[in-house]
Amino acid sequence: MEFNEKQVLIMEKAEKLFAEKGFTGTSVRDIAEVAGVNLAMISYYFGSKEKLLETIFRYRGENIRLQLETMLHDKTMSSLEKVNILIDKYVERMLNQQGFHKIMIRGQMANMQGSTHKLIRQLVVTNQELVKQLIEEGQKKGEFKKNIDVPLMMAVLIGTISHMITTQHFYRDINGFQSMPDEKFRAHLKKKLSYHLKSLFKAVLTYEA
Amino acid sequence: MEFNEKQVLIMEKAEKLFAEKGFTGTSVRDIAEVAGVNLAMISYYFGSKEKLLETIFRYRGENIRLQLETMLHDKTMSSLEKVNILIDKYVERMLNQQGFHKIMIRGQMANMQGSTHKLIRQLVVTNQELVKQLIEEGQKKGEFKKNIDVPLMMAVLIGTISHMITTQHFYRDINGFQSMPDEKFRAHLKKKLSYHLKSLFKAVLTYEA
Amino acid sequence: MEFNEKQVLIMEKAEKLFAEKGFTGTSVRDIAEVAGVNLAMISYYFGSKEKLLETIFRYRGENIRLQLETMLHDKTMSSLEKVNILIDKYVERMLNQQGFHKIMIRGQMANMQGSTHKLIRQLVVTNQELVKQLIEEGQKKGEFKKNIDVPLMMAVLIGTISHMITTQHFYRDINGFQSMPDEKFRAHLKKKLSYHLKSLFKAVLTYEA
Amino acid sequence: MEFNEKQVLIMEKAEKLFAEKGFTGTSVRDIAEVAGVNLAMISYYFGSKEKLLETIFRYRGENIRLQLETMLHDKTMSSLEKVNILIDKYVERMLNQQGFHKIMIRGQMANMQGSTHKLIRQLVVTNQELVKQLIEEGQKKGEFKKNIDVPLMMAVLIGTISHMITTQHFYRDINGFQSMPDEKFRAHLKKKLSYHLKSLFKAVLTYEA
DNA sequence: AATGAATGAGAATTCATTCAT
DNA sequence: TATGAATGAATTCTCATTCAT
Repeated sequence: MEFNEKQVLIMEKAEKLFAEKGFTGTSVRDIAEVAGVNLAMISYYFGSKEKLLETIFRYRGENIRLQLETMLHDKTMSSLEKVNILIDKYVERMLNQQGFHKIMIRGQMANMQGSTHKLIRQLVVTNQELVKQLIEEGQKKGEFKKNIDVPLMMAVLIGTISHMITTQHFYRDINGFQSMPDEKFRAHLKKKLSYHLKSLFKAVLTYEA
Repeated sequence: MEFNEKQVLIMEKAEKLFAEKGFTGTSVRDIAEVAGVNLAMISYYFGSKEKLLETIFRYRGENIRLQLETMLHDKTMSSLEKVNILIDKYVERMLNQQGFHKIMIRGQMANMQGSTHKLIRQLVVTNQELVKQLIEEGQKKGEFKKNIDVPLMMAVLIGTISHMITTQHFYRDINGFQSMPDEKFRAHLKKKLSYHLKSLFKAVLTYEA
Repeated sequence: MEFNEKQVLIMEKAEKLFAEKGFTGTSVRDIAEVAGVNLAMISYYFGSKEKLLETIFRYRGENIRLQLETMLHDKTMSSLEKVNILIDKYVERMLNQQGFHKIMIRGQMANMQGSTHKLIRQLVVTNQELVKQLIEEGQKKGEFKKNIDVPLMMAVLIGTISHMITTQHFYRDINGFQSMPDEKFRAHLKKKLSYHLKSLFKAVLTYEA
Repeated sequence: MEFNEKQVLIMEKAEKLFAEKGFTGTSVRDIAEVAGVNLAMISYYFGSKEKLLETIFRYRGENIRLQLETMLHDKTMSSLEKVNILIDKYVERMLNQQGFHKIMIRGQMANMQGSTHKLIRQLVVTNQELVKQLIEEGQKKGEFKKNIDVPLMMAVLIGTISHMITTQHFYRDINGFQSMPDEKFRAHLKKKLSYHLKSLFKAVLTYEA
């Protein structure tokens, strides 16, 4: 699937709006206005609003699995090193693609119908499976302790980042970071999340309770 | 504020729908049908769809602060005991009021306007402030280590529970719990979350990194 | 027809609202609120919103004809004196019952249906007939010149007062009378209208063109 | 501002309905039906019912001032001639655009809010100012007597025409003109109003009282 | 390929009135 | 007699989509 400039523009603007106002809360007219394209273009290019969402999912979700899989098969790293890289990758990706992840959160909450839900489900299951393999590898190697709940560790990882993303406005206000440029604030968040999640995972995966 | 039976019924059904399909994704007609009341009743009782949401927030958010405040002032418990109770209370409340918390998550994501956003903000800030006091108390008493990031700990606590709630459908499917009754599954989740979060917090708060 | 206090209150408040916002622009709920009575009272007392309007018309329009008729049969006054009194009576009544007259204007414009329109028509025709008699009397006595168009004279009389009533807000602003109390301003208008209309009628009725 | 055929059609039909049944008394559905266009077309073209009214005002009120201003600066006419032309222009315009003027009357009565009211106010004030200049010019030239109340003369001029317009149905019935074609009846009214208002103004402006 | 015009369906809300008490 | 609760009908407006060009 190849997209022309206008199509990419529409998808990016739509992603932002879907993230901020939700799928139903965003009108096709809104998207057309923000993207500066003709209203009919969107149906013309993507078929429907629903299919636009689906296309965004395919567009964003495409190459995620590959990265994880490659890393998993690397024999030179320790499992803890791999976990650390995993954390960085998640932090990096989720904070860089906040819009997409907000849409995913909304999508996970809804009893969504249609193909989009299947895509989300696929993404969640696949990721979980890969992380499970990674942790079991660490257990086999004796690096990690035995009693580890993988879905819960996923929840800690993704949930913590998600919550920081969704509450970042409050966080900014409370801590007086309103005037900090977006890019700098994002870097600040990444660093903080990366550092704390790593030490947290190290504690949970390796210390005996 | 006192509500009659019908009003409470409408609020509960609306809460469920808002949680599942989002605010804009839920029509007043939907609510009226599910609640089995006349369409005009909802405007009649609550003024508007927006005000219905606000009323739900006030209704649910009323007595949260009180519980935390009372516990905080208890002198007989250690700070770690208090943190454990805090975890249980959050797990308990969020899992029992999943609908309400889903609405809150959606609300936090949106750059919402109006009074509902203020209510959410107030709830977030207040909770954070109380937890901050609790952790500082533990640090003063020497129970907790020094370098603790409170907003991040909140994110771990709330984010983990949130993520478990939003992905519970996947979790159920993956683990073959489809046939388990809702109530039992919820108890299972509570237990698991409570156990792991407590050990996680103990590790993070007390062990030197 | 006897009305109790509450009924009169409702009619007065309704008259004001109908005058300001029109019949369809005024909701029964508005009237109930302004009058401080229960919503259902209005249907209960008057049957319907339509019948409330009709009742107001009967209530206000009752004793208008009588006054004119009595004066007309007075043999001691000259016709010009009678015209002057007629002018004063119209100015007085229309300015004192501005609400009622605004409703009448609205009613005349609309191709209204139902009994209210009949009442308006009756009022207009009756008044015109009486004024016609008065002017013909003056012509017979040689006081007034021959070629006089009665409907047009009615239009001058009523139209001028009406227009002053409907544009009084602008008039006040333009002339810097904003701070003048309502009562005083009304007296000012009455005096001015009375003076000019009298001299105008004298000119038109007596001077040969 | 340029309007296509359909837009003009909608405005003309809406103007008629607003005049007959008032703004609130006219539903968008009514307009759509009478104009033979789709219901959504009206919001599509004009944004809202309110903005449709505003657009009608701008559409009708556009070139009124220009006509008066040009005439005012003519040096070849006497002031009385100018007044006569002024009367003809008002009679002509108000009788040709009865719908628009009925809407204006309704608008003047209401304590309307929003931009429409501003437009009405502007029209009233501008016209009054121009007439004031005309009369003062006549006074300076010695053609008119000194003590003339301009707002009141405006009220006589506009009020008389207005009243004839609003009561024309009664007038027709009373005088047995029911079967006369609309166009002919309007011509009759114009002639009558023109003739009488001119002699009336001449009397008031020039004769010493 | 691209778009201005158009539309049927559905949205939230307000309305005057009725009814059980 | 009086009223709080309730409702069916109608309101304005927005929506995603289609169609003729």
